[in-house]
Amino acid sequence: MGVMQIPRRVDYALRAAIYLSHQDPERSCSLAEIARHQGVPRKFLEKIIQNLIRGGLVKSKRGPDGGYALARSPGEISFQNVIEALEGPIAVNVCMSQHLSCDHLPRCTMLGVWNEIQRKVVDVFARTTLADLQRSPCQALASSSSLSSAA
Amino acid sequence: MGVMQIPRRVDYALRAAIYLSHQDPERSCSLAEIARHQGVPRKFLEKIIQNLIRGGLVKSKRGPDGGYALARSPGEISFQNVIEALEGPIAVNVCMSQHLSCDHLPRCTMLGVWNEIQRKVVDVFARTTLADLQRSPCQALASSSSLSSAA
DNA sequence: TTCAAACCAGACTGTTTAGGTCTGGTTTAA
DNA sequence: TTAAACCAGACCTAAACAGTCTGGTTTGAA
Ligand code: SF4
Ligand code: SF4
Repeated sequence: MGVMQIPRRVDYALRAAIYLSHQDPERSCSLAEIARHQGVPRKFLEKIIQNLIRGGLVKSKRGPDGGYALARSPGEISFQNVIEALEGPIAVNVCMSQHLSCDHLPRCTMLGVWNEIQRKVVDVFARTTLADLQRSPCQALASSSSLSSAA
Repeated sequence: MGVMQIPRRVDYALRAAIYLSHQDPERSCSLAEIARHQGVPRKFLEKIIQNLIRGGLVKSKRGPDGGYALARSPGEISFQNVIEALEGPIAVNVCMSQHLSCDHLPRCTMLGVWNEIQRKVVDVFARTTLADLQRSPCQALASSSSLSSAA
């Protein structure tokens, strides 16, 4: 259940990034601290954060009292940055990727639809930064009208 | 590669539905015919079409010269109808589903973002019907600017 | 210098999903 | 009666998902 659903690891990565965006950027937050506050399995989160480090979004400090901090300001880190650090480029269908392709593509009539979805999704992820979430601990609950009803 | 990517079976289902939308609704198209024209594995497509039938989107005729046809007019069949016939309700994250939930939800600050994605995605799928694809065999190729760049 | 607290790297595991295929029906027009 | 078609569900292989485990390396402090 849940087509086109974001993997848990991305959700976890975003939770971690959001947590760090609330902390003093000079301070290093330990893995245990982040995992505890955000309710994410500790070792799993550790692996996920490595991706954020390789993506240049998070910097780490080793040794006692070490930990993690954002590598740049929250306003400079978008959802897209976080997602692509883990998953690589977003492609809502195989034909929306440079790498993959589709032999049915030449005569395909629904390319425009996927293109529209792709554009809208990437646009939101690119536009939204960690700084945009600083406020409002629980917003947008009323718009459940957008939830699609069962088949 | 390809986060939030639509499964092949959905793409196949849409191809089949689109093919049927181009045919005389009185005529039954055999599985072999659809599979051949749309380049979809025959037996796999058969299983997929059963979902469309159960979803009330396609009707079948058995026996020799049997086959499939749309159960209603192309303008009355949306992408959402097809997708949900196969996959059930669309939910871009676990918290966007009635069934699933998330214990982190109460203090979550990114609900609004997922809600926006959910709304936009479902809106396109709900708005787009098979009738909207009757024309333009190859549109929207120029808008590759929406393709997200690598991590 | 030694220790331990932290991060780092990658192998490993169990479960589910994806993408099909295969077997054996049932229906029905000729 | 036959065979062309659909129908139902078991089956299969590979990959993805969600984690865990083991064993490092770094580094501040006692
Ligand atoms: S059939 Fe069309 S929409 Fe589907 S993957 Fe191929 S090109 Fe893209
Ligand atoms: S953490 Fe927030 S966004 Fe992620 S699943 Fe839970 S409620 Fe949804």
